Amino acid sequence: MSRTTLSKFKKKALTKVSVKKEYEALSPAYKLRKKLIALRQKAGLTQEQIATVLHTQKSNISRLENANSTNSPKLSTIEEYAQAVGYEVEIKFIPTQKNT
Amino acid sequence: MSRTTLSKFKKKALTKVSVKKEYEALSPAYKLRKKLIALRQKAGLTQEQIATVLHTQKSNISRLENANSTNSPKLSTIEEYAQAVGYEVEIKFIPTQKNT
DNA sequence: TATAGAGTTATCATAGTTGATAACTCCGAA
DNA sequence: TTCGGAGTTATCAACTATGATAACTCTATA
Repeated sequence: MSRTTLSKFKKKALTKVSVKKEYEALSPAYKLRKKLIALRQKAGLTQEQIATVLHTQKSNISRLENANSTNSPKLSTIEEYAQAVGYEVEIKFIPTQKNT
Repeated sequence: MSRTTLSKFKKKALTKVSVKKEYEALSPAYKLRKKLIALRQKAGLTQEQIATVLHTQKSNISRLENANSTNSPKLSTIEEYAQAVGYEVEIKFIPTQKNT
């Protein structure tokens, strides 16, 4: 094992991570979390304040906003969060270009 | 108990049901199910065909499309269904008029 | 530096969704 | 009237999101 091999490995790993992040950025779940945080900050609320309104804990709000990609919240959870920051949810379906 | 009482009871019950239906029709969950069914029919697919694509059973697809108002599907479930009918999901947040 | 506020992470129990199977209704076509 | 396709409903197991608690980091500020 040379130092070159190690640095190659690191480089490869980092590339994978960045690719993964880019990929996740496109997912609806990722966009959703970004939106949730933006709406909360726009409303001037802390996670703890939202937690109080929804009768839960701030740790759970943090988890909702930062859930890793393997988790997927329930629609009702998103709706409740939205209500707490003064919004309601609409689900839109956008056609994908399957056949060229 | 007269027949008049019975008919009054029925009338009242029906009124309640209709009110309930109207209320549910406004919920995002209800709108979602209507959209899911519309998209599937537009794509010319049966519940069983979607079930095959998603590696599940037609009974589960039926449940998703007809879930009663107490159930709330996961976001990932909605996304998978959308993909099967050729769409992707976007979640929109619409401001509610809280203070007049 | 120490104190408080805001947010994160880990953990476990509980509640709820989903997977899978089976039996059922309904409807149109042979 | 029979038959098969499409959809519904019920049930239970397996899986996963959420509730709740605690300990932690980070930052601003006194």
